[in-house]
Amino acid sequence: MSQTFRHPEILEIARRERKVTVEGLAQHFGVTLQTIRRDLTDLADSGRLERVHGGAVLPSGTTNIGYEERRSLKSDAKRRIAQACAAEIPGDISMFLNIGTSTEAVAIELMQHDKLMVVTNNMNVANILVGNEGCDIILTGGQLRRADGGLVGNLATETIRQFKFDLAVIGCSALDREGDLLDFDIQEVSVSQAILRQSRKTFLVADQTKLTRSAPARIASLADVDTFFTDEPLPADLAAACEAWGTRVVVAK
Amino acid sequence: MSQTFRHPEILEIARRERKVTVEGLAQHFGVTLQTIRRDLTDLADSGRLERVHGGAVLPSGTTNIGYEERRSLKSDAKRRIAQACAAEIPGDISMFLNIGTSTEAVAIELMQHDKLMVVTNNMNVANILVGNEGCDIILTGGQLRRADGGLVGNLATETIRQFKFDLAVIGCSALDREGDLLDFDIQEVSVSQAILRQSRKTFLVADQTKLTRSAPARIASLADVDTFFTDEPLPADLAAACEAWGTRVVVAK
DNA sequence: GGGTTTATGTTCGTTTGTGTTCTTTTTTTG
DNA sequence: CAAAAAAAGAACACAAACGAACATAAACCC
Repeated sequence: MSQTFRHPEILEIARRERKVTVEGLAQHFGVTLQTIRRDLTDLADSGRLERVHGGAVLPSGTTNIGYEERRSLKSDAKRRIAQACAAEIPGDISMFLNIGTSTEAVAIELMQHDKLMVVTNNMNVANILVGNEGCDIILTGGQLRRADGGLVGNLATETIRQFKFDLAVIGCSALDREGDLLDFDIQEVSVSQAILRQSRKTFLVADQTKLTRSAPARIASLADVDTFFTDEPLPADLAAACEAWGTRVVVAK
Repeated sequence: MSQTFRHPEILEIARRERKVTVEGLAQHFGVTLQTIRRDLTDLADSGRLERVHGGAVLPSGTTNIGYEERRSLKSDAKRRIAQACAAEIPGDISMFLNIGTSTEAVAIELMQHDKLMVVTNNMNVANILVGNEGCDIILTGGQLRRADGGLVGNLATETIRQFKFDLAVIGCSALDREGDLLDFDIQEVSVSQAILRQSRKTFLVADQTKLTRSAPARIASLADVDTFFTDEPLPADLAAACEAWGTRVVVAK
């Protein structure tokens, strides 16, 4: 990509005016429209601006994140996993749903369930299940993390300790070949561990993309999970390990 | 999907006003209604707005909670009270907002404030302020009450005890002629009392309809409040009492 | 100094956004 | 419950904006 003295100034103007026009910039720099267009596409490609017809605007921060997540929520794999999981959740129990789009997908599938008591540290889950009148919702406290709607901090952990769940449905950021559940956020790890301690039964929901990622913090092992819901058959070694641990693996559809 | 200068600004307006109208936007941008309709369908398709007849609203899951309440939120009196109150809230402080449509109206007016730390037991407040990036949000735990989006139970009270606020903005269900703040829910009362104990300064927001209602549980007296924001001048006896207590009364507009 | 790279201008076909008109759907009102 | 009003949606035309391709000129580099 080219580097011109215009780029920093364009960004400066954009930050000041919140938007820039091709025409205006062309006039300002005394160059042709085409040149400005090239500048703007460069800046857009590097993610510093967002191109619109006739100019560019500052990239929207969280608005897009929320949007991306919403998108991925609708992904077919997540939905199939969620359906398989929800099908094994009986009515009239107390359960926990933690942070993550996978668990949110489960929440959507729980809209028809009756007499549930759901505890969660996920604002999105609460917002979803509020539509299900037959469902008692309890939120753990904590600081609201905009990136994913999670309630984090020790408030969450402390709240969880006051419950005993019939079932916990958890997600994780990554899953390695040894069968360890991993997460990016150390605080979230202690929340997840608290959940596992306080529940009689545990479901893990995670699609196969989690196997290709890595994350620094260890939550637990697949051995600690009762049933693992996913979208594709596991690699042979991991499947064998689950068999040995007595962890049931459900491949959705 | 198309991209235009208008999209970010529409979202911004929507976050501020909680709703946008086709007509209003058309006038604001100087384009035809059809163009705005196209913008709104684009934004709705990408999940960033929710289309309604005549305009669009924010897609927050709690949209379903108390649709009626949202109506009353728009009432002029509530908005004027909220504006007067927000005008006296500085930046860079920690504060609490409790349950009630009056405090939600205040939250809306706080969308422009920067560097706030807001603790709340009101899901609607959290859903509103999530749009303000300069604002740290902490939710108390508790059971979600669908009627008003409140988080109730002793989880809330316990959480509050862990903080000390610069300011508390509270509402109440009713207000009697002796200047006592009343509420319907005994649990909510102990939450409100905890808030009053933990904050250095207290604002009460309540419109005059509260004076005509009654409720069984007593929260506190107007004497315990620093400033009382309302929409009409108080009856003479109550005004005199406030004067004696040193409770400042602000009549909005 | 000759060859190369890079940025810019120019032209032109293509795409995209917008306004207009008309029909269909939804909401309000009597 | 039906008529009227408001809003939404579809289709078309037109102008603005875009991107590709090529030409030119400046800067760069042995």
